[in-house]
Amino acid sequence: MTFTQILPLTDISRADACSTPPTRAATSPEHADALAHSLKALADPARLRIISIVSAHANQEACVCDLTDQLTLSQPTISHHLKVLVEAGFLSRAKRGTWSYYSLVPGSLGAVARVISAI
Amino acid sequence: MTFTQILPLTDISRADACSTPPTRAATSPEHADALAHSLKALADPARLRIISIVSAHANQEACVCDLTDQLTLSQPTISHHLKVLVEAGFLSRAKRGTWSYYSLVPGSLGAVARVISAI
DNA sequence: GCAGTACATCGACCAATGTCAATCTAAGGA
DNA sequence: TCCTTAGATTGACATTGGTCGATGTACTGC
Repeated sequence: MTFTQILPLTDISRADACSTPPTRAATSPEHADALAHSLKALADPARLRIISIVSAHANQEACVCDLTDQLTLSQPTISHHLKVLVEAGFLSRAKRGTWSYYSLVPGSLGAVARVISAI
Repeated sequence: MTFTQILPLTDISRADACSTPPTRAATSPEHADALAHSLKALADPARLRIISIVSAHANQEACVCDLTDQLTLSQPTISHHLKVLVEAGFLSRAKRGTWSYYSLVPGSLGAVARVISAI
């Protein structure tokens, strides 16, 4: 048995008597910033529905008309949300002829889910 | 082999030729609203760090002084973030004497992670 | 009761964000 | 070449949200 197990010196040295000691290090500010950036992209009802509609389609790919059909939002607004999701790495865009197709980036949602569980 | 597998009638009946058929139903607007509300509470660097600090402590409980020590934010701002996290169901508050202790609600992060994966 | 401490609430300010109308760009078809 | 259609971009607006100083509240110790 070591000395620190008998006398918890780290507690005594603390100025705040209310505190319990941490069992591990907390997340770094940089890590928190990065995760918050990803979560901000997801934290909107319209964008969640867009992701849901896209991933519900065959090949997890949908064109913009599928979204304007189902969402009661203007076309520029939907285009704006799509841009946010592409820049955050959740969707990718493919233009074929006149139409733009958006697909779910494989593993992107799972990655965020895993990070949340590990906070 | 059924008839619809040979002739995808749902496609022919659609007005939009660009569209591929959905393989399942998309998330309901209500569901998207609820998930967005939870994600908004998480989508802030300060709040992610608060959750991390709390869950890094013994018993996944920390007092406010632990947070004011590590975050370069004013006490009212930290109090505001704590309120957001409590109302979103990620933290719970216990007042003992002069001090307020915040604990992680067990399973709350895992629940959100699971819902994200299932969008 | 009084002073001090810990934390919550209030009010105000500024930045970020969701939304739409108007416009622009690019691709197809006649 | 011109017109139509799909979708992106721009600009403006209203709302939300993060932050802090000032103040309020509740508990402790003297």
